[in-house]
Amino acid sequence: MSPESTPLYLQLKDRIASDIAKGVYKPHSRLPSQRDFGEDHGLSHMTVRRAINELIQEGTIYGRQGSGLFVAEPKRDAELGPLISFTEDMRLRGMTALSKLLDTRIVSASTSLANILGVVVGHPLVFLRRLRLADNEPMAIQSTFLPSSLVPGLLDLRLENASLYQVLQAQYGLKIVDAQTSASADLASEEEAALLQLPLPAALLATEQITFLDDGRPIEFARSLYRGDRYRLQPAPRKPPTR
Amino acid sequence: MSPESTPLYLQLKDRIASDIAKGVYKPHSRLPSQRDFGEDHGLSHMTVRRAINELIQEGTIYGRQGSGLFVAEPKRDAELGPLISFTEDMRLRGMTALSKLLDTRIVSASTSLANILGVVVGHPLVFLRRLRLADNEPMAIQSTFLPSSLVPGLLDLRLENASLYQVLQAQYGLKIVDAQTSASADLASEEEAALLQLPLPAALLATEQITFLDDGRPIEFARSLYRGDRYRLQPAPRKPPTR
DNA sequence: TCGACTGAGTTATATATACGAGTATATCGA
DNA sequence: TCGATATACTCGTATATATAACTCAGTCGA
Repeated sequence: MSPESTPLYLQLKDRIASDIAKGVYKPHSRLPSQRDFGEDHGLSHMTVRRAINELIQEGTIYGRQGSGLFVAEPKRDAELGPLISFTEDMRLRGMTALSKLLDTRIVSASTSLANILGVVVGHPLVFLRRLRLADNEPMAIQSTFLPSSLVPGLLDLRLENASLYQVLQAQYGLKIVDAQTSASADLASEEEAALLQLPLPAALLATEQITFLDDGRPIEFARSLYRGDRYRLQPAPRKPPTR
Repeated sequence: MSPESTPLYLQLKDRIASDIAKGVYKPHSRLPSQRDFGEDHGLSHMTVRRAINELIQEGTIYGRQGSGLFVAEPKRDAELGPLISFTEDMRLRGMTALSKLLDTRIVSASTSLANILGVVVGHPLVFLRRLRLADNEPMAIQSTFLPSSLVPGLLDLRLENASLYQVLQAQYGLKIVDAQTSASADLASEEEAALLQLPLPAALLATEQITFLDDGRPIEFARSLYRGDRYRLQPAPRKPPTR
């Protein structure tokens, strides 16, 4: 599940979450007590608490003081949020993602791109254009812009089939935590239809996404053209206004 | 700020959050160390850590191991969420919404609609098909299904230009609080293109929305076909997982 | 019979402490 | 001058422990 290096509390959290997903613990049934979890896995109470706490915050389980911990009603729809990478998105849909690099260049930021990415006009941007495949079928054409100052030497790396976000994390220590997505519809051009193996005329779902780092800075602007017949955008449900 | 009874870590969290909001700590500037926070407020390191942790998870601050804690860039952009009605949506975009009723009927629930709306198969549903205008230009075709048991006599009311949600609220006391939206792209049929005054071929943004009441029951399923050239769907940014 | 009480078990909060890992700065030696 | 090294400080994780607040079941006594 999780590599050896990941913190214990995350390993435990993943384990409990997957047990719930697998149905080992059923909705509204009681979980073992925090102490029991600790003894079973050789962990201290507080470490268990931390795993429990995150699961509670995510709404997977709920606790009633004095009584116990219980499995929450499953979310009616898996979270298929806007901040998920294509690779991750496809994985959740049960498909395997591949990429084909169509073009890679350094370009200079236009006024609107500079504004979106928080750099000065003319600032060099890494530009990637990729054909995205799901189960070896063309699914989308994605154009991505990143401030090259944040990802020096990105174009020298192997980007064919790696998740870009994993590269950003592993190579540059950049943590992606949020994104904004918007969508519209367009007719495919001849070139686009050919790449996506669609007969003309064809409708494409055009999305634009701005991705943010943990410090709130924008790291990426991506424009994607999905096959309208095969892809359905499913943003995460709006959270109830808490507090 | 917080009552005396609230946990210390929440009091501290609120306090730091409001200091950041008030500008005491500016974006990307360093915060006092966790130990200092503890000494200042007479709290232990771990208690401080818990407050910090929640702020990090919410994206308010970010931490760099070995270096310190920093204020994150403030979130941009107001919520333009999926649960907004067409009328409200257009108002926020600075346009005025009008409707033209194309069809109103009582239909009986198919298997999939029954499933979505939480009624038995064959249950009567109110069906509305409306042409939606923004500033007197056609913008979308919207087909809506509601369980007629929840809205008896709805078809006798004037629905031409009122917001459906306002009617539900005012006439039936139904409070809409949430919605799930998904989107794809389609080619317009001849009839659709004619209604939307588009030349063929034309791309449409097709959305499906399930709307929920405050008690969690689904109240409406709506399928909308927006003009791809004039409408951009802008879901709300993903919320941090708040308790 | 029924209500009050007791006690075991549970979550939730808080502290003190230790250590690993990363960062930044100052120091020292060549 | 410049590079390696030491060092002090930081976050992040993990443990052991204590206590408050709450739930629940069973017991006891009127």
